[in-house]
Amino acid sequence: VLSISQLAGYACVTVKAVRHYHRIGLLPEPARSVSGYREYDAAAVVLLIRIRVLADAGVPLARVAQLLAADEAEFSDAVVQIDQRLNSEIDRLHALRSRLSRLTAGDNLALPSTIVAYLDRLRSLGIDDRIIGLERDGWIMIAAQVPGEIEEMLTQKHAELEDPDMVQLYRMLGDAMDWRSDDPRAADIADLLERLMHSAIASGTAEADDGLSDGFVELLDASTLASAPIAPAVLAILNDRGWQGWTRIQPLASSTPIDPSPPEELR
Amino acid sequence: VLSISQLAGYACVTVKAVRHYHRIGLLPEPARSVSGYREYDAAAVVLLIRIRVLADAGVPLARVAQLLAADEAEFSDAVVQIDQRLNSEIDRLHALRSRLSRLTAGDNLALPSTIVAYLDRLRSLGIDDRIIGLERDGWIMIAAQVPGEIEEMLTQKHAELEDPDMVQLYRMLGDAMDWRSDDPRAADIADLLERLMHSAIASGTAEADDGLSDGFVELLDASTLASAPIAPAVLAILNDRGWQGWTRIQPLASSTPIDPSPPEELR
DNA sequence: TTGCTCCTCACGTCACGTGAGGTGGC
DNA sequence: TTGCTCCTCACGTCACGTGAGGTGGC
Repeated sequence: VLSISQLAGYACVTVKAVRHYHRIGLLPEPARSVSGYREYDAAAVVLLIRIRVLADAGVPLARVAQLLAADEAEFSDAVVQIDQRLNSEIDRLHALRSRLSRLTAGDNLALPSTIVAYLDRLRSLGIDDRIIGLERDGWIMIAAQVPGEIEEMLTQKHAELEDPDMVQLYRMLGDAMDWRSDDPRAADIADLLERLMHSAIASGTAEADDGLSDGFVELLDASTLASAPIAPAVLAILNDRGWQGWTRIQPLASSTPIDPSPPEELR
Repeated sequence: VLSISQLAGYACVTVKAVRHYHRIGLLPEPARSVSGYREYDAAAVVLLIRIRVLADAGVPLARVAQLLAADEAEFSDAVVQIDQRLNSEIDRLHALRSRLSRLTAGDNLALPSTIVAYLDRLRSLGIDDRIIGLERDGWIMIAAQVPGEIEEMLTQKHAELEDPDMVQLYRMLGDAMDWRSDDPRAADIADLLERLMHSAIASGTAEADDGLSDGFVELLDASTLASAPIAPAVLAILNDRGWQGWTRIQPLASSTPIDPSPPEELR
């Protein structure tokens, strides 16, 4: 009494979907007219609507088939589970939205606005764009790795920028992008870094744990090292003077080791 | 410097996904080690994270590729669209949850609790379970067809049940499920239906528009007709007396036609 | 007769996952 | 030497969609 398109219309699905359900045995094949057309009745509409309610809720069709054959207890257990999944899916989408809403334009994709603000502050201080690009990439990786600790880290970075030495470091690093690997001014950068490390240790800010794994810190180091010809030279000088690392500079094999997490001088 | 599993780990994706991105050209193939292993750098991590942010937001990978190559204006337009889609997806899931929360057990799948309450009232009146099953199937179809009008229709149905004639009709229909098609008591049912129609017309409740298409009403009629052997006989008697239809009974070719929507006597 | 619906294959799509069969690295 | 990682195909999965090529219904 109903054609396939009428059936599909009453249940708000496509004709192709109905035929698909026949193929996989989810919806029984109805009788055929003399010309081979499928002829449905109201019961098929009801069954198809039931199928869609479950499928719309994200239940795989194989599970839908099980549930349609299940008893009431099993069914209501399943509905509770489905509801929980829907709920966590909603949470996920909300998190995604807030992530998106904090995004600005192309360059800053995947960055919370607080990081964008920090980068803007660097820009307003006249720091070289290439240095800012390095910072950005570092923060993108950190944000993916330990999203919960970003704000705390940023607060410290902002505080560090109050020290004129730190601003000076950033400026010098910008210039250093164009230096050859044997430029003698590498020592000046090393001097600046050493002064900053001493004051960080003195103020106790060098002791905060950043929660980054050693491997990840190595990655950040490698990224920085590859960014400028002078970088390996600076690192070598610091090594000679008893420091190691780069993202996370610390005294080399010190007899009184500090917690391995001074402020990230560079990224 | 990074293996494929390290890269995948830093960006929180599977190794298979990374290889898939290489295959479709979304992520450029990196250099290989002597033994053929892929070797990634920090830039690959950043790019992969960017890809995942977009893909997690439901952007198709082909679109991700476009967006990564797009300028800022095009990109931010796209982010707005993505956000809108996320929002409507959240709305959809919320609607699904409230639909699910109103579901009870297996039999009542796809039915709001108000309909379940109506069916429970019929049950408490001692109506035959088969009649209640017919009612349920009818409401499932109506709920899928005109979900917005369900509550209004139910209010009227509840009011109709205050008429002892209506309760009597339901009881008699329950008995009639077992009657043979030539049972003379078909005329009693027709009498009852006629009385109810006259009083509905007198009270003006027969004039409410139910918003159902003619084809859909025919489907409901056919469903009822097929449910019991006696049903066609009752319909024939009513036809003789100048009424037509079943779900929506109305005077046949009346010179003063009323709005085609008396209360649904049966479903 | 025309256009619309219906039919059945077979293959495509999307974003990977699975598994076979093999090699390299510590 | 053992187990782990990596490699490349090729095929599978999920829920349909697309399109060819053909027939029936009004």
